[in-house]
Amino acid sequence: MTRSMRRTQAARADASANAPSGGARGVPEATVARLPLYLRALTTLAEHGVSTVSSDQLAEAAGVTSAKLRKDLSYLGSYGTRGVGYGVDFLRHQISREIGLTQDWAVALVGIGHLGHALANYSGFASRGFRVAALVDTDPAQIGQEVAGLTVQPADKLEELIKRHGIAIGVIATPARAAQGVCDRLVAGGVTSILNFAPTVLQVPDGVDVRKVDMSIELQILAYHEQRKNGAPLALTPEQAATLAEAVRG
Amino acid sequence: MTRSMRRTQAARADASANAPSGGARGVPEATVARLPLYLRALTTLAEHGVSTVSSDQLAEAAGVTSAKLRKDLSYLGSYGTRGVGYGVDFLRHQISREIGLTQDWAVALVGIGHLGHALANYSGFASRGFRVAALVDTDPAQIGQEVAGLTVQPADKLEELIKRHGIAIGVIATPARAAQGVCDRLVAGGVTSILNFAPTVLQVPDGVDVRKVDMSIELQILAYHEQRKNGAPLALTPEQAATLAEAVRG
DNA sequence: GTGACTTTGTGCATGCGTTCACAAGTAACC
DNA sequence: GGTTACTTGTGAACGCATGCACAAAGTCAC
Repeated sequence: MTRSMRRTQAARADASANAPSGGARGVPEATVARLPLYLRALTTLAEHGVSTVSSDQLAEAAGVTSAKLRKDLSYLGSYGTRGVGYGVDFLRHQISREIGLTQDWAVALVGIGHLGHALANYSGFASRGFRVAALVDTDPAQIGQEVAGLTVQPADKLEELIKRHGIAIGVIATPARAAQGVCDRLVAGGVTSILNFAPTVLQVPDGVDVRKVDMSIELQILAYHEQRKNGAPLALTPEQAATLAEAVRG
Repeated sequence: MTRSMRRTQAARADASANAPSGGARGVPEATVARLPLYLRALTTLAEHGVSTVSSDQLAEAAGVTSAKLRKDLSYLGSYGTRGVGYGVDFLRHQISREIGLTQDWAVALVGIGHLGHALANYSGFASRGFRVAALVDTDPAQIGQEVAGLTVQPADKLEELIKRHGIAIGVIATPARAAQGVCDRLVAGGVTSILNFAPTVLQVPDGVDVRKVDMSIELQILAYHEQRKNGAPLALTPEQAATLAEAVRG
């Protein structure tokens, strides 16, 4: 059978799109965000000696519906066998390649506080092809310290470290007030992908991707739903009533 | 086989299904996820002495478009003044109330490893109404230790701690293999919102919200885009070509 | 080879989220 | 009062993501 034409419409016609970091790509962004989930589920299955898996089984392991899983995988190609399922090792390799995990990614970690320490020692990075190649901090007390087998470097060495190690991804784990400065330095050094743990919005030029991880925001989202599950959703406390009255009055 | 009651992690909050008193107050999930962002921007503005802000200014500070911001805020009510903008303090209070930050949330933190330490010492929780009320671990070496002013408790005290402190939110910072067990215990104790840092999919009954924070997944998403920015997007390695040929032939 | 059975891949419909564009409302000034 | 300038709030259009349902394509037994 011939490889059916994928809609090539969005292949290269994205020039006019002003999406700074949006992926005007064949694979939808929502799908990209789930591929790592599938990959993890497949790895677990492989470790248990499973060699073939159906979309139902894999979907359950990854916590999605089977229809969604099949549609997601269909964007990568026809890697399954009808009537049988997907080959675990084969599919794992295809997804790894699609994400870009067949190569090694050198990462710079800036901000060696509590969180920085935790990240530097996190084994989940190395096992997926991410190698922390540089630890950087501005605090003189931290510089020179040995953390997770690396020596903490001063911030003014950032550009040099980025070039020396071929670092394309930077991780910011500094306090919020330092984040933008660090970000600027990373970008100046040539980093085009940033993972930001600091609770602040980063300004970056076009072509640089930023993803953020903010535990405080996640907790607040949970609190919103929690509030509506438990308490009296529409009851007003005296304080709220006063506020409302004030607002109406102007 | 029938569909089991299993439900995998997916924040769901359909208010319209059984709204008790005809609320029609459904705030879209995407909007809820941005409210904390607005809140943070407003707090920063307030600290700088700003008392009034336009949707354009606030949107820039929060990193969204002004149209999106206005639509988001319109779900909460008409809290702005046409021709003028929004009152910073007033809007701040309204959003806080909507999210549920006017009350204090007691949180249980399970897993006191590197990450657990970092979370226990994170000041961003306390400043937003989240109070870490219990630290729990299974490691005998950790139990009894003093961390961030609290004593680490054994896991079998979890239910008691939840009830004593009125804990509704649990944070899981254990290794992946321990996460589901901890999750089950939290749910059994009455927790209905869980923030999961462990790289695994949690199974929870209906009515329990799970949100996950997975740094490895975020890095992989960055890697995907990075791969397409830099390298040759369409070049095939010999290995890939062989795979493709096999697929076409097969 | 044939038929029964299994599972993928996908066209279509639906719903959610974002963007656009402008009417409605407010302030300031003459 | 009337006019001008400004900003919110929102209806409508659009695009992306999800769920459904089934034809296509494979395996297996005989």
